[in-house]
Amino acid sequence: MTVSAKDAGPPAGGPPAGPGPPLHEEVVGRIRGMILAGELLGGQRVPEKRLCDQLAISRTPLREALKVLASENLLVLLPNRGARVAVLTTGDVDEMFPVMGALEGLAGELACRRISDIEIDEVRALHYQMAAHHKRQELGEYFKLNQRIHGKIFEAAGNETLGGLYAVLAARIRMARYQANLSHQRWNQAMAEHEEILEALSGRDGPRLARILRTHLENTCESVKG
Amino acid sequence: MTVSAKDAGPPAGGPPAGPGPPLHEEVVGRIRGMILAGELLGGQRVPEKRLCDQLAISRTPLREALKVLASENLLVLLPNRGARVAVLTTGDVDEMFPVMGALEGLAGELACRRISDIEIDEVRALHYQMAAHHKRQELGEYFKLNQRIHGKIFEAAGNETLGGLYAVLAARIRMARYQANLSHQRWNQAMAEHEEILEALSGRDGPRLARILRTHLENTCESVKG
DNA sequence: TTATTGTATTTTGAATGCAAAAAGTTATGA
DNA sequence: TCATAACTTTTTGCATTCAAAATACAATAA
Repeated sequence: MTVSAKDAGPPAGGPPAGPGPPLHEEVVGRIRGMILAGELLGGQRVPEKRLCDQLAISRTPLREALKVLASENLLVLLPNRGARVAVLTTGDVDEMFPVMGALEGLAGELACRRISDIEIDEVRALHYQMAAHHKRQELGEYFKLNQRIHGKIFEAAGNETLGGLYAVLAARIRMARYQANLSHQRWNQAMAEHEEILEALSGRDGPRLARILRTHLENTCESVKG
Repeated sequence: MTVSAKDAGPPAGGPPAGPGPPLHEEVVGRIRGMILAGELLGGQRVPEKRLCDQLAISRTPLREALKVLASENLLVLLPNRGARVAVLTTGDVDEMFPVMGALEGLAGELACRRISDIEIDEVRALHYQMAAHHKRQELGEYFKLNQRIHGKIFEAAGNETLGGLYAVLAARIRMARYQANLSHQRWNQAMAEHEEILEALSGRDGPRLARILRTHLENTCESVKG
């Protein structure tokens, strides 16, 4: 460690910033972010020292974070030989999508029951933003909006247990992005499916939404594996 | 525990038993077991020192384990004021069951597709054992067999991702047992439902099994909340 | 050269130490 | 009596230390 946040010179610039959230929690978020951003790639070793230096923390909170990330299947801990970023096999992907389908199906049904008009409008707004990015072929922005829309559906479902499992699985699925890439054709198809998602949600048609979400996922799965 | 395995006197009886699995992992299992066995009850504080003494380990691996258990929602970590065993509200239970329903529904469908005749026989054997315990009103044994049957279905589904999420959620649901108890009437009904589960599985009728599992769960949910 | 053995370095697993925060206790004053 | 304040003890968060395991490297022999 060179300099930690708290002993960063005399109280001049920013506020002292008392350690609000526990350090290990923040670290879990940081590392998860690095993995999802592709800064840490599948199979890569993650030496503790390097991360400690990088994050300017000691090994204790880092190791706590690694254990949590391993329990989320984003890392694999090999006894006495450190942590590696998890690698997704085709088999893993094949497994994950049906499960995500079940979660999204339920989320869709619940969301259709509980979603407010305002929330529908919010989804609609996100949808059109996403469509714009699709038109301009801005893949990164498209992905972000896509995530936010699916997140909104789970939010509208109003089930934290469901949301928690979704978050964990979604993160794991997102890792696959760096091991596969999206074809133009599939992208157009996905966008079309999203039109239907919006329609079903607007009409509060739970069964239809559940069905579309499942189909959407199956197609995504195929394209990821392709 | 009074004495840990490794400092159990001079090397006389068993082998030294080098620390095969990482300590924190073992500790996660031990504490999870304590919670599910009702040795640690919802809301109860879990001082680190007490557990360290009890498990004969230092705080480092214990704290790593606590972080993992918190990520499974079995514990709640309050910054600077330690860990508490999670308390399930009625709302939590209401949330968990639909999610479990989605997972079991999928597991049922997949299991019907992939289960072998041998595995069906194994489930059948467990079923009749369970029925015997039900007849003798042996609740504890009944519960164990019940768990094993549901576990078998997920095993037969052959989807580790699904199995992992199930394990986490099932543990959380099992906690509710200590905050509610089973009526005779509900118990008889549950046993009847299990007859149907076995039938559907034997006939490899996926949709029917999924439906029964969901109903079974809804009823369990009501009884837990009642 | 290639394989192998022995040694030094790095990295991990777990325990300990230390400072800050919380909880508990006693003392004081209304 | 009750409330508050000062102080003590306990508990937690994080850094550091130490030993064991793994890795990297060098020397030697085939």
